[in-house]
Amino acid sequence: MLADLSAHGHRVTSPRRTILERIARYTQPFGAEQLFKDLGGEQGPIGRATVYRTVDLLCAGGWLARVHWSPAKETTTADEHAYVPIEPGHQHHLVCTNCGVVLAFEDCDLDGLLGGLARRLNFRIDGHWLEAYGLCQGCQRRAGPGA
Amino acid sequence: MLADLSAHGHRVTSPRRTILERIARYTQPFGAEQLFKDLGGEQGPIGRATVYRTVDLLCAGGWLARVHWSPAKETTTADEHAYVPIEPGHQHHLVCTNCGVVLAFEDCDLDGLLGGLARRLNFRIDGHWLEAYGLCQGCQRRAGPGA
DNA sequence: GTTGGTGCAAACGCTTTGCACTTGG
DNA sequence: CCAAGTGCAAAGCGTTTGCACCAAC
Repeated sequence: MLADLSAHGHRVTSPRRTILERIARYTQPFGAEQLFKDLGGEQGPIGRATVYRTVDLLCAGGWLARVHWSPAKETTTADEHAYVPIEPGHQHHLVCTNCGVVLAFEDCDLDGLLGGLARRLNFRIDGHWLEAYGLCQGCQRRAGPGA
Repeated sequence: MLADLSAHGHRVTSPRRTILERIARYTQPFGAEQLFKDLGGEQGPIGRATVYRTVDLLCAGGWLARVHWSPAKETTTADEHAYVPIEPGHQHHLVCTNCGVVLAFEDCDLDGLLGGLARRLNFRIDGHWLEAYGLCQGCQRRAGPGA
C-alpha cells in the first residue's frame, strides 16, 4: 500500500505510515474522527487535519470505500462517515450490524437488473450503490438458534 | 398526508402544514437545511428546529426516504442529508445526477440476488440499500446525442 | 531546493437540545 | 386544560481551511 502511494506520486511520510498501519488493524468500518482518536487524539502524534486528508486521499485513490453504515451511529449524534479497505475488484459490501465485519462481493448480476430498469425507464445509469445489512455467520451463532 | 399525520396521533399544526406544502413542491431531493431556507430561513415564520424535527418525523413515519445523494454537494462543505417523498411500495431510487429527479422502483429480483449471496456466505441479510445514479430521459436529450 | 505534506487552531455548516411559550384536540 | 408542538439561541459534532513550518524526493 505504501508502494502504491509512491507509485501514484504521493510521498511516503511517517504520519501516513502510522495511519496505514492503524487502518490495517481495523476489523470494522471506521470513521475518520474515530481513527484520529485511536491514534491518540489531540495528544497523539498526528494532527486531525492529516488524518482527514489521508482518509480522503485513500478514498480518492481507491484504497478505501465509504460505507453508509457507521458503527458509531448509536453513540454519536451526527453521523460520521465510515470507511472500509477495498479489495480490488469487489465493489459492494455486506455489513454485519452486530460486529461490523464487512464482506465484499462482486457485482453479480446487478448490472442485468439495472440494465433492464434503465431500458424500461429510459434512464442512463452511470453508477449505483448497493449495501446489504445483516448478521454474519459468527454473530448468528452467538445470537443463538432461538433468535 | 395531513390525515396520515393525525391518524398516527400527531397534531396537525400550521408549521407542519406549511412544511408539507413546501415539500410537495420539490422535484429534487432536498436537504433539511435547504428546506428551512426555502421556507424563509431565519426571517421565515418557522424555526429551524421545527423543520428538522418535522423532517425526522416524516422519515420515521415512512413518508420521506433518505437518499445518499445530495444536490447541494457541489455548493456546500459538509454533506447534507437529502430526502425524497416515498411512494408506498417503492423502496429504491434512481437519481438523476443532473436535474435531481428521482424515480422509484420496486425491489425487482434483488431479493433473489441477495438471497443467493446470503446462502453462499452464510450471512443473514436483514436489509439493504440500493440507489442508482445516472441521467434521466430529459437530461440525456438536453445533453445532446453527442454526449 | 522545491514541492508536497503536516500541525495547529479557528472557522464552517448541519444538526440537536434546553427551556419557556403557544396551540391543537 | 394539558400534552404535544414551537421558536430561539446556543452548544455539539464532524469536517475543512489558512498558514507557517518541515521533510521527502
